[in-house]
Formats: sequence, C-alpha cells, structure tokens
Amino acid sequence: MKNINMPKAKEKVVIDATTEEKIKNAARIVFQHKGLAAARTRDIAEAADVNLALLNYYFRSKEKLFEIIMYETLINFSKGITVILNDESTSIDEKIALLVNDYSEMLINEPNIPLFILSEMRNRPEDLFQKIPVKQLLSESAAVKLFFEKISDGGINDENTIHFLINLLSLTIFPFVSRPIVKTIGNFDDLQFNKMMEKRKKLIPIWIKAIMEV
Amino acid sequence: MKNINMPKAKEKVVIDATTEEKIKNAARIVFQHKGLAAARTRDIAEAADVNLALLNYYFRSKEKLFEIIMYETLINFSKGITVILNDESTSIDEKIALLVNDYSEMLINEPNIPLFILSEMRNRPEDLFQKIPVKQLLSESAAVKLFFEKISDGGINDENTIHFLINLLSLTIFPFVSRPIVKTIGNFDDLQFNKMMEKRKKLIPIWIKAIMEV
DNA sequence: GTCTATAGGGGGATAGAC
DNA sequence: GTCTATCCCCCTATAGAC
Repeated sequence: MKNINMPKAKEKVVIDATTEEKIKNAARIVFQHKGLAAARTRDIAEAADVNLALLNYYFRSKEKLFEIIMYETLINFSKGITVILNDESTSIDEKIALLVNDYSEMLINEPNIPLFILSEMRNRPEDLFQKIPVKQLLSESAAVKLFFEKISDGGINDENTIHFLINLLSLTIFPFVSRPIVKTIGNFDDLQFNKMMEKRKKLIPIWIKAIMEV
Repeated sequence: MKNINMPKAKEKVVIDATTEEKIKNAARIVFQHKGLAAARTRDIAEAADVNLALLNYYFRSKEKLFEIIMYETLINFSKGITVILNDESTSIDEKIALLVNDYSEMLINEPNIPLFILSEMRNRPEDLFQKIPVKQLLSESAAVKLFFEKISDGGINDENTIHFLINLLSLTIFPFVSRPIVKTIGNFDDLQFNKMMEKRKKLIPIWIKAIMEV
C-alpha cells in the first residue's frame, strides 16, 4: 500500500475548488455580468471549465442555479449593514462613514453587483423580497431602529429618514451603476475611476452631513 | 360614389397609429420593461396587436428594432440637457433647478428608462456611445462648456465637475433605478412614491448647493 | 461524478398565399 | 401590407455509457 499517505480526494478539495464551487463561482460572474436572460448555461460551463451536463447534475436547472446566486448575493450585500449598525460603540457619524467606506470598498471590487440586483428586480421584486426580507432585516433590529430614530424622530417611517437613506445609497451606489457613462464622459480607465471612488469614500459622509443640516 | 368624402386610409393614419408606429410603441414598452434578451418578438407583436410576421417586414430583425428604440431613447433622454444649458437668460442655480425638475418629471412618467439604458449599456458601452456620442454632445456646445467652467475652473475635465455631475445625476436618477426597493422599504404605492419624487424636485437643488459649498 | 450524444422546445425569421 | 404555416437554429435538459 504505497499510496496510503498520499493526499486523498477529500484533501485536494480544500485546495482546488470542488466542481460544485467552480460552477457557482462561474455562474456568479456570468449572471452578474449578463443577467439571467442573456446568460447561457454554456457560458457558465465554459467559464467554470466543466462539462455542461454537470450544471444540471448539481443544480437541476439554470433557474435554480440563478436563485442560489441571487440569494447569496443579496445576503452578502445586506449583511454588512446590520453588523455596522449594531455596533454600540460607534456614533451616528462614524456609522455613516463606515457604511460608505465598506460599501465603496465592496463595489470597487465587484462593481457589477448593484446593476445585477436592480435589473433582475425590475421584473419580479416580490419574488426577490420573499427570499430575503430586506425590510424586516432592517426594522427588526433594535440597534437599526435606534439608528433611524436618531436620524429623525419618526424613525424609518419618517419621510426625512427615507430621503436620508435614498441620498446615502444614491451617492454611494449610483456612480457604480453608471460606471460606463462616468468612464466615458470623464475619459477614465479603471484605475482612475477607482481612485475617484476612493476619494468619494471620504467626501460622501461630509456631503451627507451638509445635506442633513439644510 | 357614395364614399367619396369618407376619410381615406391616409387620413385615418393620423388618428390611429400606423402599423409601424404600433410596433415601435409596443417595442419601446416591452424592451424598456424586460431588456433586449428577455423580450420576445411574440410579446411585442401581441402588445402591438399586430401579426408577428410584420415585425420582420417593417424592421428586418429583433436587433434592428431594438437599436432603433435604444437610439430614440438616448436621443430623447439627452436632448433636454442642451436646451436648458444653452438658454443664456438663466443663472447656474436656475439651470440646475430646471434640469432636476425636467428629469424628475420625465422619470415620474417613464421610470423604467434609466435602468433600461444602464442595463443594456453594461455589456456594450462602446456600441451605444458610437451611436449617440454623449460626450461630444456635452462638450461641443459653447454654452455647456461655459456651464461646467462656472461649476469649476477646470471645466468638464476638473475632478470637482465630475463629482458635481455624478452627485446631481445620483440624487435625481437613482431613486427611480431603485424604485422597487424604495417602495418596499417605505411601504409606498405608486402615488406615494411619486409624491416623494415631487418633493425631491425642490430639495435636490438645495442639497446640491449645500454640497458644493462644503 | 463525469462524459457523449441527443431529445425536446422555444423563439426568430421567412416563404408564399391572399 | 397582412396573414398562415413552417423552417431551423440555439439552448436547456436528460439518457445512458463509462
């Protein structure tokens, strides 16, 4: 038994991705880039360097695979919020700065995510919100409630709070949604674009404060 | 000849849309709602109440029809800018207020347009910018140049000008792009959402001013 | 688990009658 | 110009060998 101490299949899995993971990673990229309708299972199989039939072996159908990717994307996108807002040791201003900072960081690395979520949501918002209840996630946490009450007396139901939220998300996310336009008008390459977004990390909290003091 | 004074075909055309126009109107709605990939020619034919074969008779292919719709959408979306900026009788602040006002108005009526443009642009920005040179359109006009130079010394190439532009577009357009989320979180129906957007018409110019004075 | 081969169906496009 | 019927390709999904 010469091979008894050789790495076994299970151990190799830890280093190289499993087939299932390779498919999911490829699917994430292709779906986020092209959207559900334009993405072909052949694209995903090719990107994953895996036989086409294996997609159905592991995930049964293109739609099922898509739902898993979308679910994970939404969870991943929203989990950062509660962590920051639940931290009792930071002030409101610090929380805002942290939110802008973390989301900018994420978006610089994965700029396609917002447009992916928003464009798939336009057709079936109910579906998506059933799978991940953003609203409950936001309003059920005591710390989150407290945060919004400090923004404005009426909490999350107050109109000012909604404007605050919209403005924060707009200034942080929209540049990435409109990235091709910004890059064209400003004549930026990726590096220059990202540098601008780095600068906005610090500017947006200041702007938000200025807006709130109007 | 009893019918000699009856409306002729040509005259009827003025009242009811021609077949070609019916197809284009239907295509505009379907494409803007679903995007190119998810839209089926059968959907468009049905929405236009027209035989499927007529799409190819008038427009040769789905792609050609799409390009016409996209082209018109982009032209329509950008033509408002130059008109406002070229008006020499208005101040900078007035121009900003007019821009926000006009775009909000348009978006309240047709909220799907930005997401339509942006989601189709993510795959082929070069294509689209070839067909309608947004950048030239913006920088060739003397009045437009003057506008951006008044925003900041360096004109449209100055970093502050870019931030100004991004912020203006973000605050005005992003709420419509994220409409399903805003409606869900705020528990708004269409009417309530539109009322919020009406209020933002007046608020955004004030906010923009506050931002620029930071 | 992974492959090849192919079934099955949907959707864009066209031929040809009217 | 408008219709019906149909073609044909592409893409998802599966059967079945290994």
